Amino acid sequence: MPEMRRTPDLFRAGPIQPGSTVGDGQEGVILTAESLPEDRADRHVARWRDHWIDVDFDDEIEAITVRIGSISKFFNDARAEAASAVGLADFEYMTLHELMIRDTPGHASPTALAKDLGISPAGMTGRLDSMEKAGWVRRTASVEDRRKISVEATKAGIEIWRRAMDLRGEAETRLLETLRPAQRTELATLLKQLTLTVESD
Amino acid sequence: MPEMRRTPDLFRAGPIQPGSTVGDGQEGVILTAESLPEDRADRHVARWRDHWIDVDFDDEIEAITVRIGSISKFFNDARAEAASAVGLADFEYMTLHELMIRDTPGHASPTALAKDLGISPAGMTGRLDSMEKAGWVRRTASVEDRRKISVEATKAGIEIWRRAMDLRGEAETRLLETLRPAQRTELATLLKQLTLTVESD
DNA sequence: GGAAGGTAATTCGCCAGCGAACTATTCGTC
DNA sequence: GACGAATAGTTCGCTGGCGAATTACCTTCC
Repeated sequence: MPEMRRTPDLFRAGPIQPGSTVGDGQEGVILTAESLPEDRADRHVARWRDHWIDVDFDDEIEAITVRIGSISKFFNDARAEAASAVGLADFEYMTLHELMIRDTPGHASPTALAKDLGISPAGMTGRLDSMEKAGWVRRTASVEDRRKISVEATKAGIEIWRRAMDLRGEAETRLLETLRPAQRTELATLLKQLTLTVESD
Repeated sequence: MPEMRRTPDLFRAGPIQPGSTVGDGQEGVILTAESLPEDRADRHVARWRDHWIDVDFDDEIEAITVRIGSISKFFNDARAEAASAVGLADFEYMTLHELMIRDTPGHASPTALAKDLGISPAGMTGRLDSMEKAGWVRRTASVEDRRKISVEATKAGIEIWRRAMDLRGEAETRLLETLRPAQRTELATLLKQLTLTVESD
């Protein structure tokens, strides 16, 4: 059973060349998926349709999840590559990043850090051990509560983080600039609706 | 320097309640991000603006990357939870999944599997060892080329994969149904433009 | 003021995955 | 037809992270 397609021709705006910045065309043009070449998600769904016709699922939803995964992987890889380019392991960059973007930049407790990074306390101890040895971070004991410890980014840690962050930002910008400004805004809004749902629990 | 906001009131369509399906309202309504409550990405960007004003970056691009990460994490967690609910480790589900969704469902070489899963050959050997022991998968030697091995999903493996897949699909559908159909289509198209760029290399 | 319970961080044993080295087989070429 | 290169898979040593148990400290309450 071939999928029904929705009125593609009427709104067709000519294929966007991915990789080239389309810039400042007329804003708000509705572009249908059908006017673009196939991507991996399309091929995945088509293959799926061939072999698992009995599975009840929505092609578009499946395609969206696959694409979110691809894009997320791109960002993750870009981040890891940026880190490695300046001589940082990915987990070191992540830790420094989490340390720097909080309300009290450069200072945090191991527990809070672990929670925000989504790792276990044990894992955090391990990270701090190696990062302290590498000189990116420093542990100082609290005086008023001797159970507590404060993690601080060193000067060297902050510097190297900044360099990695710049590289990472470039890669992200490069990808997202393939969308026109109005499209980026539209995308940001749609994604926000989803994150609001994800975060409401 | 407070950020300039773009004409929010004119297009405001009333706040969407995340979690409730909005269904079949008039299609094509442009919804600005400003009419929605703050999400984590908004707070992240605001905090950033406070502390790192000298860093040159685009608020919207940063918010998009953060949101893609959140949504991807939601999908990953849902997948791992679905797997664990039927008694499968996440990596076992992933391996079975990759095995089943290919052109030759249920059959593949370890090398091809490793490549598509993005893990090393060594890691693949480890996965197959434990999955073969668990009975989800079987290794059979090729006769015409004695270096090659064929990995096959067992009947039990296919069944348990199907059960996990159904659970996983439910979670994905539940999230994406918070968008109206037209919005889903719009989102799919925007994401596709990005994946096409990601995949073009 | 002392026992009971909670909190912060660490240690310990384990596991999945990596990169590099290795084994076995097939291909390519002179 | 034999030797060097390529290919498929495995073994090995190591590492980041996990869950559970542990240590040390603080708080509460009788």
